[in-house]
Amino acid sequence: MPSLQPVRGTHDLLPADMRRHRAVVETARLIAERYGYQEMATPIFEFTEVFKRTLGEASDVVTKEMYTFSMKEGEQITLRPENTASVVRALLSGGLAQQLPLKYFYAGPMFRHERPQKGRQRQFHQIGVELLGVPHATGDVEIIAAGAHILEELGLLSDTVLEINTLGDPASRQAYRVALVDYFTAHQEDLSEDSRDRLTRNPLRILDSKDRGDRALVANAPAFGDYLNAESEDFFGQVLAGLDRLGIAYQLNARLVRGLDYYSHTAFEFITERLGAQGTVMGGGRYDGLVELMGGPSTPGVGWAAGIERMAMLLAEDPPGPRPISVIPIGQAAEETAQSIARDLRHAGFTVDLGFSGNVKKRLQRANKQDAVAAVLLGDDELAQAMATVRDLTSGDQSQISLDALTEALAQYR
RNA sequence: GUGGCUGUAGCUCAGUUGGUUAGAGCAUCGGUUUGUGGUACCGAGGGUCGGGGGUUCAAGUCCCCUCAGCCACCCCA
Repeated sequence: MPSLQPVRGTHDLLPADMRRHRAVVETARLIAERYGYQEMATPIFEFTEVFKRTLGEASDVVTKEMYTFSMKEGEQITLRPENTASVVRALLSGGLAQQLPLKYFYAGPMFRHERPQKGRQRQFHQIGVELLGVPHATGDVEIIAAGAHILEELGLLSDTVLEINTLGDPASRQAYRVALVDYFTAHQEDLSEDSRDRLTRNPLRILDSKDRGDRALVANAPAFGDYLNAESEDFFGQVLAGLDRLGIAYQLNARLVRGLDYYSHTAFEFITERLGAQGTVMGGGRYDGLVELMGGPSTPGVGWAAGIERMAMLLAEDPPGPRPISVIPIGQAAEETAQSIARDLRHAGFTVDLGFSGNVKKRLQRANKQDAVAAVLLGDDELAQAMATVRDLTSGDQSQISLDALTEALAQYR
């Protein structure tokens, strides 16, 4: 038994953290539903193949970040490092490709074995949306609009910048990739060690390098624009026009690429400067080849995922917890009455705190700590007349209320 | 995975050039005469000084290892 520390990179969500977490998920769900994205969930583990195939054998996520286990039966299963592959697998498992287009929202834990930092944990949580079966730029625009709307509703839109780029269709991308590899291979000696490695695994990533030497090389590297075919360029133009029409601000970033293999065309990220190196709050793009890659019919897709912890950290205020009404019995006889009154109030829709022990003072102190709105005091004097003393804990005013009229009298505290 | 910084009560921190029973504020608990909270006053409990090893007559203070957090790289949400 190592210790009582939580496993590295994992965190408990105690009530205060949980409220932030929930605020993010609940507003996201609400807004997503307004756009017609319905919540669904997939298992948190899948056959390893599901991720290997889709994320790319050479991707960092697959090569060094997955939690993979061998089962007795000889199966390899992996804790999901992201959710898009699972959603597509669910689409195929369920024969849902017949009902396109499909619009999904999800929220849940993901697992990646990385070195933890602020905003980067080994178990973290994402929300995300996926739009399947829509080849038009309108789909990309809707997805981004929904994302922006969620950030706006959370009060975070002004903290972020939307960066956008196109990775082109597979033909354009392949042609560009070849040109890039040629160029960087010719300058291999000047590349950073990391980038030399990227040259074979994911050459586009070199564009994104922070190494100064690399940046100098990148400045003179072939530009993607020269390799984009007319269709790809036109498609990107439509996406941007759509964003303009909706008044969604963006910045073009030609160096924005994605680490996962399945992306094509639109790639975007909502980035903040408030989280240090982990600045990506929401990221996504188009993945037209993914369904086919998994053995399904050729089906276009667009989506994004966003880090719940990252958004929760950006939230300006602590979401308030529920403010209960404290029911406080005085004396043994009142104890039993208190229980049934608490039951009635709870059934009537009130949040009720009924302490388990202590004298009046104790219980009032507890009520105060719970941030209770009011206290209902039940003692022999009151019960003899079928009354209760209701004390407003903000003002300190109290009055005698007949038990029959209790729910009405408390209505203001609901 | 690489490099760096940090680690003292639940929390935020102070601990002099290594030297007796390790301190403060907040929080917690108890009390200020018992059917009334939030303010005030009084008092109490609580620390394997992240863990392990070493140097020394003596280590929270020095050295090594290890764990964790943080920062940057990397990666990504």
